[in-house]
Amino acid sequence: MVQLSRKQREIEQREALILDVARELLIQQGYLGLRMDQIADRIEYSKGTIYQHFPNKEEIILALANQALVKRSSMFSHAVTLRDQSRHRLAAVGAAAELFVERFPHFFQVEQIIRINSVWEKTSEKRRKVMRSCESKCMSIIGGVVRDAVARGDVSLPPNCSPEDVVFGLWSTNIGAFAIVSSSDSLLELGIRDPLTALRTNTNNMLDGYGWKPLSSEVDFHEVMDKVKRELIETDLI
Amino acid sequence: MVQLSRKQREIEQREALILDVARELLIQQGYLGLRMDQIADRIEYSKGTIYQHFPNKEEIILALANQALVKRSSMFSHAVTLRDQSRHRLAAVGAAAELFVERFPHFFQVEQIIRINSVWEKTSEKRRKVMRSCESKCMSIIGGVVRDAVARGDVSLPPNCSPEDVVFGLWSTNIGAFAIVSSSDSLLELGIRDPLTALRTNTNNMLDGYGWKPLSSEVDFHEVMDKVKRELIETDLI
DNA sequence: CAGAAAAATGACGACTTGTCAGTTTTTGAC
DNA sequence: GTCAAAAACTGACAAGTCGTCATTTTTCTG
Repeated sequence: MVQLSRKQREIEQREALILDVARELLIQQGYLGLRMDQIADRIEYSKGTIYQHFPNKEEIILALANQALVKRSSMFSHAVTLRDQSRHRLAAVGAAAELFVERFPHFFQVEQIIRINSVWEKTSEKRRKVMRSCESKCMSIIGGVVRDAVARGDVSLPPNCSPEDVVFGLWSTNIGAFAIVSSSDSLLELGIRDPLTALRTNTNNMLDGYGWKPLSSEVDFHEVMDKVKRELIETDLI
Repeated sequence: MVQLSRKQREIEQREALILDVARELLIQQGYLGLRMDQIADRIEYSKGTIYQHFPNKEEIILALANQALVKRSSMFSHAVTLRDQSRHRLAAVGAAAELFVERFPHFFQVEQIIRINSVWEKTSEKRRKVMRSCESKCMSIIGGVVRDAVARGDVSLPPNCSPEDVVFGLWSTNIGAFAIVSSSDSLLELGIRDPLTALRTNTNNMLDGYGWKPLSSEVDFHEVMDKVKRELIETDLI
Protein backbone atom coordinates (compact mmCIF):
# COMPACT_ATOMS: atom_id res chain seq x y z
CA MET A 1 0.00 0.00 0.00
CA VAL A 2 2.75 2.39 0.93
CA GLN A 3 4.70 1.01 -2.00
CA LEU A 4 1.79 1.47 -4.35
CA SER A 5 1.19 5.03 -3.48
CA ARG A 6 4.87 5.81 -3.68
CA LYS A 7 4.94 4.41 -7.19
CA GLN A 8 1.84 6.32 -8.12
CA ARG A 9 3.29 9.52 -6.76
CA GLU A 10 6.41 8.88 -8.78
CA ILE A 11 4.33 8.53 -11.91
CA GLU A 12 2.48 11.76 -11.25
CA GLN A 13 5.69 13.60 -10.58
CA ARG A 14 7.11 12.24 -13.75
CA GLU A 15 4.24 13.65 -15.75
CA ALA A 16 5.08 17.07 -14.38
CA LEU A 17 8.75 16.45 -15.08
CA ILE A 18 8.05 15.56 -18.69
CA LEU A 19 6.07 18.77 -19.10
CA ASP A 20 8.76 20.88 -17.45
CA VAL A 21 11.43 19.47 -19.71
CA ALA A 22 9.22 19.67 -22.78
CA ARG A 23 8.35 23.29 -22.03
CA GLU A 24 11.97 24.24 -21.77
CA LEU A 25 12.90 22.43 -24.97
CA LEU A 26 9.92 23.86 -26.80
CA ILE A 27 10.85 27.39 -25.83
CA GLN A 28 14.47 26.82 -26.77
CA GLN A 29 14.04 24.90 -30.00
CA GLY A 30 10.48 25.39 -31.13
CA TYR A 31 7.92 22.91 -32.37
CA LEU A 32 10.07 21.31 -35.05
CA GLY A 33 13.04 21.11 -32.73
CA LEU A 34 11.17 19.37 -29.92
CA ARG A 35 12.31 15.72 -30.00
CA MET A 36 10.91 12.83 -28.03
CA ASP A 37 14.37 11.23 -27.69
CA GLN A 38 15.71 14.44 -26.29
CA ILE A 39 12.94 14.64 -23.72
CA ALA A 40 13.66 11.03 -22.80
CA ASP A 41 17.36 11.76 -22.32
CA ARG A 42 16.68 14.74 -20.12
CA ILE A 43 14.15 13.08 -17.85
CA GLU A 44 16.35 9.98 -17.68
CA TYR A 45 13.58 7.60 -18.61
CA SER A 46 13.12 5.83 -21.90
CA LYS A 47 11.00 7.07 -24.74
CA GLY A 48 8.52 4.27 -24.18
CA THR A 49 7.79 5.65 -20.75
CA ILE A 50 6.91 9.05 -22.17
CA TYR A 51 4.45 7.32 -24.45
CA GLN A 52 2.75 5.83 -21.42
CA HIS A 53 1.88 9.36 -20.35
CA PHE A 54 1.20 10.98 -23.71
CA PRO A 55 0.14 9.25 -26.92
CA ASN A 56 2.13 11.68 -29.08
CA LYS A 57 4.16 14.84 -29.20
CA GLU A 58 1.19 17.06 -29.91
CA GLU A 59 -0.55 15.91 -26.75
CA ILE A 60 2.42 17.10 -24.73
CA ILE A 61 2.09 20.51 -26.28
CA LEU A 62 -1.64 20.60 -25.64
CA ALA A 63 -0.97 19.57 -22.05
CA LEU A 64 1.39 22.53 -21.73
CA ALA A 65 -1.32 24.82 -23.06
CA ASN A 66 -3.81 23.37 -20.62
CA GLN A 67 -1.53 23.92 -17.64
CA ALA A 68 -1.51 27.60 -18.47
CA LEU A 69 -5.19 27.79 -19.35
CA VAL A 70 -6.27 26.32 -16.04
CA LYS A 71 -4.28 29.04 -14.32
CA ARG A 72 -5.78 31.68 -16.52
CA SER A 73 -9.33 30.73 -15.78
CA SER A 74 -8.66 30.78 -12.06
CA MET A 75 -6.97 34.16 -12.39
CA PHE A 76 -9.97 35.49 -14.29
CA SER A 77 -12.44 34.08 -11.76
CA HIS A 78 -10.60 35.70 -8.96
CA ALA A 79 -9.99 39.02 -10.69
CA VAL A 80 -13.61 39.55 -11.57
CA THR A 81 -14.55 39.56 -7.89
CA LEU A 82 -12.10 42.33 -7.00
CA ARG A 83 -14.23 45.25 -8.14
CA ASP A 84 -17.87 46.24 -8.12
CA GLN A 85 -18.75 48.41 -11.06
CA SER A 86 -19.06 46.50 -14.31
CA ARG A 87 -16.40 48.40 -16.18
CA HIS A 88 -13.99 48.11 -13.31
CA ARG A 89 -14.58 44.40 -13.25
CA LEU A 90 -13.72 44.21 -16.91
CA ALA A 91 -10.56 46.18 -16.23
CA ALA A 92 -9.73 43.70 -13.48
CA VAL A 93 -10.06 40.81 -15.92
CA GLY A 94 -7.87 42.74 -18.34
CA ALA A 95 -5.30 43.09 -15.59
CA ALA A 96 -5.45 39.34 -15.03
CA ALA A 97 -4.93 38.80 -18.74
CA GLU A 98 -1.82 40.97 -18.61
CA LEU A 99 -0.51 39.15 -15.63
CA PHE A 100 -1.16 35.87 -17.35
CA VAL A 101 1.01 36.93 -20.27
CA GLU A 102 3.77 37.93 -17.91
CA ARG A 103 3.63 34.65 -16.00
CA PHE A 104 3.22 32.39 -19.02
CA PRO A 105 5.05 34.18 -21.78
CA HIS A 106 5.43 30.92 -23.69
CA PHE A 107 1.69 30.35 -23.83
CA PHE A 108 1.00 32.24 -27.03
CA GLN A 109 3.66 30.30 -28.84
CA VAL A 110 2.14 27.07 -27.60
CA GLU A 111 -1.36 28.19 -28.48
CA GLN A 112 -0.30 29.10 -31.97
CA ILE A 113 1.10 25.61 -32.50
CA ILE A 114 -1.91 23.85 -31.10
CA ARG A 115 -4.30 25.87 -33.27
CA ILE A 116 -2.70 24.56 -36.45
CA ASN A 117 -5.41 22.24 -37.73
CA SER A 118 -3.19 19.28 -38.47
CA VAL A 119 -1.68 19.51 -35.00
CA TRP A 120 -5.05 19.85 -33.29
CA GLU A 121 -6.30 16.77 -35.12
CA LYS A 122 -3.64 14.62 -33.51
CA THR A 123 -4.75 15.42 -29.97
CA SER A 124 -7.15 13.43 -27.84
CA GLU A 125 -10.74 14.46 -27.27
CA LYS A 126 -10.10 14.41 -23.54
CA ARG A 127 -7.45 17.10 -23.58
CA ARG A 128 -9.29 19.08 -26.24
CA LYS A 129 -12.22 19.20 -23.90
CA VAL A 130 -10.07 20.60 -21.11
CA MET A 131 -8.84 23.33 -23.40
CA ARG A 132 -12.32 24.18 -24.64
CA SER A 133 -13.76 24.26 -21.16
CA CYS A 134 -11.03 26.59 -19.90
CA GLU A 135 -11.59 28.93 -22.80
CA SER A 136 -15.27 28.81 -22.42
CA LYS A 137 -15.00 29.52 -18.72
CA CYS A 138 -12.92 32.63 -19.43
CA MET A 139 -15.33 33.80 -22.07
CA SER A 140 -18.35 33.29 -19.91
CA ILE A 141 -16.75 35.28 -17.12
CA ILE A 142 -16.41 38.19 -19.52
CA GLY A 143 -19.84 37.53 -20.97
CA GLY A 144 -21.26 37.66 -17.47
CA VAL A 145 -19.76 41.07 -16.86
CA VAL A 146 -21.19 42.35 -20.13
CA ARG A 147 -24.67 41.04 -19.39
CA ASP A 148 -24.50 42.42 -15.90
CA ALA A 149 -23.49 45.81 -17.26
CA VAL A 150 -26.47 45.78 -19.60
CA ALA A 151 -28.77 44.78 -16.74
CA ARG A 152 -27.43 47.57 -14.53
CA GLY A 153 -27.74 50.08 -17.35
CA ASP A 154 -24.00 50.83 -17.49
CA VAL A 155 -24.08 50.19 -21.21
CA SER A 156 -26.75 49.64 -23.79
CA LEU A 157 -25.82 47.59 -26.78
CA PRO A 158 -26.80 48.68 -30.27
CA PRO A 159 -29.49 46.65 -32.05
CA ASN A 160 -28.21 43.39 -33.55
CA CYS A 161 -25.29 43.37 -31.15
CA SER A 162 -25.29 40.62 -28.56
CA PRO A 163 -23.16 40.52 -25.42
CA GLU A 164 -21.22 37.77 -27.16
CA ASP A 165 -20.29 40.18 -29.91
CA VAL A 166 -18.72 42.44 -27.31
CA VAL A 167 -16.83 39.51 -25.84
CA PHE A 168 -15.68 38.67 -29.34
CA GLY A 169 -14.31 42.17 -29.69
CA LEU A 170 -12.42 42.08 -26.42
CA TRP A 171 -11.15 38.60 -27.07
CA SER A 172 -10.00 39.22 -30.61
CA THR A 173 -8.14 42.40 -29.69
CA ASN A 174 -6.30 40.54 -26.98
CA ILE A 175 -5.57 37.46 -29.08
CA GLY A 176 -4.42 39.60 -31.97
CA ALA A 177 -2.26 41.88 -29.86
CA PHE A 178 -0.40 38.98 -28.28
CA ALA A 179 -0.10 37.15 -31.58
CA ILE A 180 1.60 40.23 -32.98
CA VAL A 181 3.79 40.63 -29.92
CA SER A 182 4.87 36.99 -29.90
CA SER A 183 5.99 37.10 -33.54
CA SER A 184 8.39 39.86 -32.77
CA ASP A 185 9.19 40.89 -36.32
CA SER A 186 5.88 42.62 -36.90
CA LEU A 187 6.19 44.80 -33.83
CA LEU A 188 9.32 46.52 -35.04
CA GLU A 189 7.74 47.33 -38.38
CA LEU A 190 4.73 48.75 -36.67
CA GLY A 191 6.86 51.03 -34.56
CA ILE A 192 5.06 50.05 -31.37
CA ARG A 193 7.10 50.73 -28.29
CA ASP A 194 4.69 49.69 -25.59
CA PRO A 195 2.15 47.18 -26.90
CA LEU A 196 0.53 46.55 -23.51
CA THR A 197 -0.31 50.21 -23.05
CA ALA A 198 -1.53 50.42 -26.63
CA LEU A 199 -3.77 47.42 -26.03
CA ARG A 200 -5.20 49.06 -22.92
CA THR A 201 -5.88 52.29 -24.76
CA ASN A 202 -7.50 50.54 -27.69
CA THR A 203 -9.66 48.39 -25.47
CA ASN A 204 -10.74 51.36 -23.40
CA ASN A 205 -11.64 53.29 -26.50
CA MET A 206 -13.69 50.41 -27.80
CA LEU A 207 -15.65 50.28 -24.57
CA ASP A 208 -16.02 54.06 -24.61
CA GLY A 209 -17.37 53.68 -28.13
CA TYR A 210 -20.05 51.38 -26.74
CA GLY A 211 -20.81 54.11 -24.25
CA TRP A 212 -19.98 51.85 -21.33
CA LYS A 213 -20.07 53.97 -18.17
CA PRO A 214 -17.95 55.20 -16.56
CA LEU A 215 -15.98 56.31 -19.60
CA SER A 216 -12.22 56.20 -19.60
CA SER A 217 -12.25 60.00 -19.49
CA GLU A 218 -13.93 59.79 -16.10
CA VAL A 219 -11.86 57.03 -14.52
CA ASP A 220 -8.17 56.26 -14.89
CA PHE A 221 -8.42 52.62 -15.84
CA HIS A 222 -4.68 52.33 -16.19
CA GLU A 223 -4.47 53.02 -12.51
CA VAL A 224 -7.28 50.56 -11.77
CA MET A 225 -5.52 47.86 -13.73
CA ASP A 226 -2.16 48.47 -12.13
CA LYS A 227 -3.78 48.32 -8.71
CA VAL A 228 -5.65 45.11 -9.51
CA LYS A 229 -2.44 43.58 -10.80
CA ARG A 230 -0.77 44.32 -7.49
CA GLU A 231 -3.69 42.81 -5.62
CA LEU A 232 -3.58 39.70 -7.77
CA ILE A 233 0.13 39.30 -7.24
CA GLU A 234 -0.41 39.33 -3.48
CA THR A 235 -2.78 36.41 -3.83
CA ASP A 236 -1.27 32.98 -3.99
CA LEU A 237 -3.50 32.05 -6.88
CA ILE A 238 -0.77 32.88 -9.30
CA MET B 1 16.54 31.18 -78.49
CA VAL B 2 12.96 30.17 -79.07
CA GLN B 3 13.80 26.94 -77.28
CA LEU B 4 15.36 28.77 -74.38
CA SER B 5 12.44 31.05 -73.75
CA ARG B 6 10.01 28.16 -74.07
CA LYS B 7 11.96 26.32 -71.41
CA GLN B 8 12.08 29.35 -69.21
CA ARG B 9 8.36 29.85 -69.54
CA GLU B 10 7.84 26.22 -68.66
CA ILE B 11 9.88 26.72 -65.51
CA GLU B 12 7.89 29.76 -64.49
CA GLN B 13 4.61 28.00 -65.12
CA ARG B 14 5.81 25.09 -63.08
CA GLU B 15 6.47 27.30 -60.10
CA ALA B 16 2.84 28.40 -60.23
CA LEU B 17 1.77 24.78 -60.69
CA ILE B 18 3.71 23.69 -57.63
CA LEU B 19 2.04 26.40 -55.58
CA ASP B 20 -1.41 25.53 -56.89
CA VAL B 21 -0.98 21.90 -56.00
CA ALA B 22 0.63 22.68 -52.66
CA ARG B 23 -2.18 25.06 -51.77
CA GLU B 24 -4.79 22.44 -52.47
CA LEU B 25 -2.95 19.76 -50.52
CA LEU B 26 -2.29 22.12 -47.64
CA ILE B 27 -5.97 23.04 -47.39
CA GLN B 28 -6.99 19.40 -47.58
CA GLN B 29 -4.40 17.82 -45.35
CA GLY B 30 -2.84 20.59 -43.32
CA TYR B 31 0.78 21.33 -42.57
CA LEU B 32 1.73 17.90 -41.26
CA GLY B 33 -0.10 16.21 -44.13
CA LEU B 34 1.64 18.20 -46.84
CA ARG B 35 4.20 15.85 -48.41
CA MET B 36 6.85 16.71 -50.95
CA ASP B 37 6.49 13.31 -52.65
CA GLN B 38 2.80 13.90 -53.01
CA ILE B 39 3.32 17.30 -54.60
CA ALA B 40 5.83 15.69 -56.96
CA ASP B 41 3.33 13.00 -57.95
CA ARG B 42 0.61 15.52 -58.64
CA ILE B 43 2.67 17.90 -60.72
CA GLU B 44 4.22 14.93 -62.55
CA TYR B 45 7.76 16.04 -61.97
CA SER B 46 10.26 14.54 -59.59
CA LYS B 47 10.90 15.74 -56.10
CA GLY B 48 14.32 16.99 -57.08
CA THR B 49 12.70 19.41 -59.47
CA ILE B 50 10.58 20.90 -56.73
CA TYR B 51 13.75 21.49 -54.76
CA GLN B 52 15.11 23.52 -57.64
CA HIS B 53 12.29 25.97 -57.06
CA PHE B 54 12.05 25.87 -53.27
CA PRO B 55 14.76 24.90 -50.81
CA ASN B 56 12.28 23.30 -48.42
CA LYS B 57 8.66 22.71 -47.59
CA GLU B 58 8.36 25.79 -45.41
CA GLU B 59 9.41 28.03 -48.26
CA ILE B 60 6.53 26.73 -50.33
CA ILE B 61 4.16 27.70 -47.56
CA LEU B 62 5.72 31.14 -47.24
CA ALA B 63 5.44 31.54 -51.00
CA LEU B 64 1.72 30.78 -50.70
CA ALA B 65 1.39 33.41 -48.00
CA ASN B 66 3.24 35.91 -50.16
CA GLN B 67 0.99 35.32 -53.16
CA ALA B 68 -1.93 36.38 -51.00
CA LEU B 69 -0.11 39.22 -49.29
CA VAL B 70 0.89 40.84 -52.55
CA LYS B 71 -2.76 40.85 -53.52
CA ARG B 72 -3.76 42.29 -50.20
CA SER B 73 -1.42 45.19 -50.40
CA SER B 74 -2.65 46.06 -53.85
CA MET B 75 -6.25 45.80 -52.66
CA PHE B 76 -5.46 48.11 -49.77
CA SER B 77 -3.65 50.62 -51.98
CA HIS B 78 -6.58 50.76 -54.29
CA ALA B 79 -9.28 50.82 -51.63
CA VAL B 80 -7.76 53.73 -49.79
CA THR B 81 -8.18 55.94 -52.86
CA LEU B 82 -11.90 55.27 -53.18
CA ARG B 83 -13.06 57.76 -50.53
CA ASP B 84 -12.13 61.20 -49.33
CA GLN B 85 -12.85 61.63 -45.66
CA SER B 86 -10.34 59.92 -43.40
CA ARG B 87 -12.80 57.67 -41.64
CA HIS B 88 -14.38 56.63 -44.87
CA ARG B 89 -10.98 55.74 -46.21
CA LEU B 90 -10.37 53.57 -43.21
CA ALA B 91 -13.72 51.89 -43.80
CA ALA B 92 -12.68 51.31 -47.40
CA VAL B 93 -9.52 49.56 -46.26
CA GLY B 94 -11.65 47.51 -43.87
CA ALA B 95 -13.83 46.53 -46.79
CA ALA B 96 -10.73 45.46 -48.69
CA ALA B 97 -9.66 43.39 -45.71
CA GLU B 98 -13.03 41.63 -45.72
CA LEU B 99 -12.83 40.98 -49.40
CA PHE B 100 -9.34 39.63 -48.94
CA VAL B 101 -10.60 37.09 -46.44
CA GLU B 102 -13.33 36.04 -48.80
CA ARG B 103 -10.94 35.63 -51.72
CA PHE B 104 -8.13 33.99 -49.80
CA PRO B 105 -9.86 32.05 -47.06
CA HIS B 106 -6.85 29.77 -46.70
CA PHE B 107 -4.54 32.67 -45.92
CA PHE B 108 -5.05 32.74 -42.18
CA GLN B 109 -4.28 29.06 -41.92
CA VAL B 110 -1.12 29.61 -43.90
CA GLU B 111 -0.16 32.65 -41.88
CA GLN B 112 -0.62 30.75 -38.64
CA ILE B 113 1.78 28.06 -39.84
CA ILE B 114 4.40 30.48 -41.06
CA ARG B 115 4.34 32.42 -37.80
CA ILE B 116 5.42 29.38 -35.81
CA ASN B 117 8.99 30.31 -34.92
CA SER B 118 10.59 27.04 -35.89
CA VAL B 119 8.85 27.18 -39.27
CA TRP B 120 9.78 30.80 -39.88
CA GLU B 121 13.40 30.01 -39.11
CA LYS B 122 13.58 27.57 -42.01
CA THR B 123 12.62 30.16 -44.60
CA SER B 124 14.96 32.26 -46.71
CA GLU B 125 15.67 35.88 -46.00
CA LYS B 126 14.53 36.74 -49.50
CA ARG B 127 10.98 35.51 -49.05
CA ARG B 128 10.83 36.80 -45.50
CA LYS B 129 11.61 40.20 -46.86
CA VAL B 130 8.72 39.97 -49.33
CA MET B 131 6.36 39.09 -46.52
CA ARG B 132 7.61 41.88 -44.30
CA SER B 133 7.42 44.44 -47.03
CA CYS B 134 3.84 43.50 -47.90
CA GLU B 135 2.81 43.74 -44.27
CA SER B 136 4.64 46.94 -43.81
CA LYS B 137 3.02 48.41 -46.91
CA CYS B 138 -0.44 47.56 -45.57
CA MET B 139 0.35 49.02 -42.19
CA SER B 140 1.77 52.20 -43.62
CA ILE B 141 -1.35 52.66 -45.73
CA ILE B 142 -3.40 52.57 -42.56
CA GLY B 143 -0.85 54.65 -40.70
CA GLY B 144 -1.08 57.23 -43.45
CA VAL B 145 -4.82 57.50 -43.03
CA VAL B 146 -4.45 57.94 -39.29
CA ARG B 147 -1.82 60.64 -39.64
CA ASP B 148 -3.88 62.36 -42.26
CA ALA B 149 -6.92 62.29 -39.99
CA VAL B 150 -4.90 63.88 -37.22
CA ALA B 151 -3.61 66.53 -39.63
CA ARG B 152 -7.11 67.31 -40.82
CA GLY B 153 -8.42 67.45 -37.29
CA ASP B 154 -10.84 64.52 -37.74
CA VAL B 155 -9.39 62.92 -34.65
CA SER B 156 -7.04 63.98 -31.93
CA LEU B 157 -5.06 61.28 -30.25
CA PRO B 158 -4.67 61.18 -26.48
CA PRO B 159 -1.26 62.00 -25.06
CA ASN B 160 1.22 59.11 -25.25
CA CYS B 161 -0.74 57.56 -28.08
CA SER B 162 0.98 57.51 -31.46
CA PRO B 163 -0.70 56.89 -34.81
CA GLU B 164 1.09 53.54 -34.75
CA ASP B 165 -0.76 52.61 -31.59
CA VAL B 166 -4.04 53.12 -33.41
CA VAL B 167 -2.82 50.99 -36.30
CA PHE B 168 -1.85 48.37 -33.76
CA GLY B 169 -5.40 48.40 -32.43
CA LEU B 170 -7.01 48.01 -35.82
CA TRP B 171 -4.52 45.40 -36.88
CA SER B 172 -4.77 43.29 -33.75
CA THR B 173 -8.55 43.29 -33.79
CA ASN B 174 -8.53 42.07 -37.36
CA ILE B 175 -5.79 39.49 -36.84
CA GLY B 176 -7.46 38.20 -33.71
CA ALA B 177 -10.91 38.05 -35.21
CA PHE B 178 -9.77 36.00 -38.16
CA ALA B 179 -7.60 33.79 -36.00
CA ILE B 180 -10.68 32.97 -33.94
CA VAL B 181 -12.79 32.45 -37.04
CA SER B 182 -10.24 30.18 -38.68
CA SER B 183 -10.00 27.88 -35.67
CA SER B 184 -13.67 27.20 -35.88
CA ASP B 185 -14.10 25.54 -32.51
CA SER B 186 -13.85 28.75 -30.54
CA LEU B 187 -16.57 30.48 -32.52
CA LEU B 188 -19.26 28.05 -31.54
CA GLU B 189 -18.41 28.38 -27.87
CA LEU B 190 -18.50 32.12 -28.13
CA GLY B 191 -21.96 32.02 -29.64
CA ILE B 192 -21.00 34.36 -32.46
CA ARG B 193 -23.27 34.11 -35.43
CA ASP B 194 -21.85 36.77 -37.67
CA PRO B 195 -18.22 37.48 -36.86
CA LEU B 196 -17.69 39.89 -39.74
CA THR B 197 -20.47 42.16 -38.57
CA ALA B 198 -19.24 41.91 -35.01
CA LEU B 199 -15.76 42.89 -36.16
CA ARG B 200 -17.18 45.91 -37.99
CA THR B 201 -19.13 47.01 -34.94
CA ASN B 202 -16.20 46.59 -32.61
CA THR B 203 -13.85 48.44 -34.91
CA ASN B 204 -16.32 51.27 -35.38
CA ASN B 205 -16.79 51.58 -31.66
CA MET B 206 -13.07 51.70 -31.12
CA LEU B 207 -12.76 54.55 -33.61
CA ASP B 208 -15.75 56.28 -32.03
CA GLY B 209 -13.95 55.93 -28.73
CA TYR B 210 -11.04 57.84 -30.21
CA GLY B 211 -13.55 60.48 -31.20
CA TRP B 212 -12.75 60.04 -34.87
CA LYS B 213 -15.22 62.13 -36.86
CA PRO B 214 -17.67 61.43 -38.34
CA LEU B 215 -18.85 59.02 -35.66
CA SER B 216 -20.57 55.80 -36.57
CA SER B 217 -23.78 57.31 -35.21
CA GLU B 218 -23.60 59.94 -37.93
CA VAL B 219 -22.64 57.75 -40.88
CA ASP B 220 -23.69 54.22 -41.70
CA PHE B 221 -20.28 52.69 -42.19
CA HIS B 222 -21.77 49.29 -42.86
CA GLU B 223 -23.31 50.78 -45.95
CA VAL B 224 -20.04 52.50 -46.88
CA MET B 225 -18.16 49.23 -46.58
CA ASP B 226 -20.68 47.25 -48.57
CA LYS B 227 -20.58 49.86 -51.28
CA VAL B 228 -16.78 49.92 -51.37
CA LYS B 229 -16.75 46.15 -51.57
CA ARG B 230 -18.95 46.28 -54.62
CA GLU B 231 -16.70 48.88 -56.18
CA LEU B 232 -13.63 46.78 -55.47
CA ILE B 233 -15.21 43.71 -56.97
CA GLU B 234 -15.86 45.62 -60.19
CA THR B 235 -12.17 46.39 -60.44
CA ASP B 236 -9.96 43.76 -61.96
CA LEU B 237 -7.45 44.16 -59.19
CA ILE B 238 -8.85 41.23 -57.36
C1' DC C 1 25.99 16.94 -85.31
C1' DA C 2 29.09 16.92 -81.21
C1' DG C 3 30.25 18.46 -76.99
C1' DA C 4 29.08 21.55 -73.18
C1' DA C 5 25.68 23.27 -70.11
C1' DA C 6 21.41 22.98 -67.86
C1' DA C 7 17.65 20.45 -66.03
C1' DA C 8 15.47 16.35 -64.27
C1' DT C 9 15.47 12.17 -61.78
C1' DG C 10 14.87 8.89 -57.97
C1' DA C 11 17.61 6.00 -54.97
C1' DC C 12 19.55 6.93 -50.77
C1' DG C 13 21.28 8.83 -46.26
C1' DA C 14 19.82 11.02 -42.25
C1' DC C 15 16.52 11.64 -38.95
C1' DT C 16 12.13 11.23 -36.35
C1' DT C 17 8.07 9.17 -34.58
C1' DG C 18 5.65 5.68 -32.34
C1' DT C 19 5.50 0.42 -31.28
C1' DC C 20 6.11 -3.80 -28.95
C1' DA C 21 8.48 -8.03 -27.49
C1' DG C 22 11.32 -8.81 -23.96
C1' DT C 23 13.14 -7.41 -19.31
C1' DT C 24 12.85 -5.47 -14.77
C1' DT C 25 10.26 -3.91 -10.86
C1' DT C 26 6.35 -3.88 -7.92
C1' DT C 27 2.57 -5.98 -5.71
C1' DG C 28 0.08 -8.96 -2.79
C1' DA C 29 -1.00 -13.60 -1.18
C1' DC C 30 0.74 -17.13 1.59
C1' DG D 1 10.68 -14.24 3.08
C1' DT D 2 9.13 -16.26 -1.26
C1' DC D 3 6.94 -16.47 -5.48
C1' DA D 4 3.89 -15.70 -9.28
C1' DA D 5 1.13 -12.36 -11.51
C1' DA D 6 0.68 -7.67 -12.82
C1' DA D 7 2.55 -3.41 -13.91
C1' DA D 8 6.08 -0.60 -15.56
C1' DC D 9 10.10 0.15 -18.27
C1' DT D 10 13.21 -0.31 -22.12
C1' DG D 11 15.43 0.38 -26.54
C1' DA D 12 15.84 -1.85 -30.97
C1' DC D 13 13.12 -1.47 -34.79
C1' DA D 14 9.56 -0.60 -38.49
C1' DA D 15 7.57 3.03 -40.97
C1' DG D 16 7.73 7.24 -42.99
C1' DT D 17 9.54 11.91 -44.40
C1' DC D 18 12.88 15.33 -45.85
C1' DG D 19 16.41 16.91 -48.61
C1' DT D 20 20.74 15.46 -51.43
C1' DC D 21 23.43 14.28 -55.23
C1' DA D 22 25.48 11.12 -58.67
C1' DT D 23 23.64 9.87 -62.81
C1' DT D 24 20.73 10.39 -66.84
C1' DT D 25 18.20 13.19 -70.07
C1' DT D 26 17.30 17.37 -72.42
C1' DT D 27 18.58 21.69 -74.27
C1' DC D 28 21.84 24.87 -76.09
C1' DT D 29 25.67 26.43 -79.01
C1' DG D 30 29.08 26.63 -82.52
